[in-house]
Amino acid sequence: MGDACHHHHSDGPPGEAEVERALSAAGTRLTAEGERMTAARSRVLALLLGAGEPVKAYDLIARFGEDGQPAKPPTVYRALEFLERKGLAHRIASISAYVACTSEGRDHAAAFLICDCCGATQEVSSPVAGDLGRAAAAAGYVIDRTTIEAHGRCPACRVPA
Amino acid sequence: MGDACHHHHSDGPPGEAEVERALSAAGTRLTAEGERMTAARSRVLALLLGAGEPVKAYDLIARFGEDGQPAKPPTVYRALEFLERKGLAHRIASISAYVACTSEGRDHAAAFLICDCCGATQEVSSPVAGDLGRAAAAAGYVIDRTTIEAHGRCPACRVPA
DNA sequence: GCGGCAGTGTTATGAAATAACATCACAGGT
DNA sequence: ACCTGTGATGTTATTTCATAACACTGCCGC
Repeated sequence: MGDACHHHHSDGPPGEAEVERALSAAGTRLTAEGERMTAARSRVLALLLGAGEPVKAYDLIARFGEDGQPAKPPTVYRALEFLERKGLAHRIASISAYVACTSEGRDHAAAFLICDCCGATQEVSSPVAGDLGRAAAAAGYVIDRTTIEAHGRCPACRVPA
Repeated sequence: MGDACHHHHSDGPPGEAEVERALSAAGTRLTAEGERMTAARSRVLALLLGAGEPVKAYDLIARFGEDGQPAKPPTVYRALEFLERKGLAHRIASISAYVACTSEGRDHAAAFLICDCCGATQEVSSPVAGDLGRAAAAAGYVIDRTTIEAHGRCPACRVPA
């Protein structure tokens, strides 16, 4: 993704410095929580942060080795599972892809606006407390987690190329 | 699914008569729209209606033949794509499964409450016009379609077995 | 120092979805 | 009736996504 259309986008992927900063912040937080930021986890998170948009699991697998060597699938899937559990990444179910979490708050339940044209994806604060929460309450359901994804076109892709 | 827990549920799957009724209503509507309710489409919809809960694609494939013969994957996937396009079925992305649509209104954009314990799934009217819509508007996105799924426990499964 | 547990490496397989192309059925025009 | 185009299906194969299972490793606390 990222080359799926010819529209102009102002926000490129984050620079390497930003990635490093986010990475070390994550490491600090995890350590404080008694978790270990291992090499595989760090690498996968770095790839997600560097992409700045959803990445397919097998793309992560392919890019895993700094030397070009791919990882074995479980290596990456295990890292993804951990990162997701810790709120550092999210799975976008509707496209089977993964993104780094961009919400500072730990409100765990995220929602996404996904541009089907250029792949740009924006994480927005989850509306769980709103309509969906009310619907769940009315039905007597207790909600553990949500998948909320809206597909469409971002501002840049609304205008013809 | 359906046997994943031991909680009691009042609402079993719909009886055969109900399935037949829904099936013929769907056929009537499709014909009126100039679409064809073919054997494969009808069979897949019948399976979905009969299940009353999300069904995996390969379960549909396995159960496809009345005589026990499985279908070839494209047969079922094509039927599913058609049914979804016509608003007669939905894909639940978070669990890669499919359900018959239970909303009479053709409001296309649905949301789901899914019990992780027993698999019961309830379709509720989509909150697209609400919080998510506002978030999208604020970000300048135009929304085409949404995936809104809440996982948790249904009323029956909240009480210990 | 050793027992347990969390993390990894590795092999293999399972599950979900689609590509590509041949064939068939049917409505519409002439 | 006949052709013809389009939509649907049959069929084979492949791609993509994800996990099972089990051996090994390294660390932390006792």
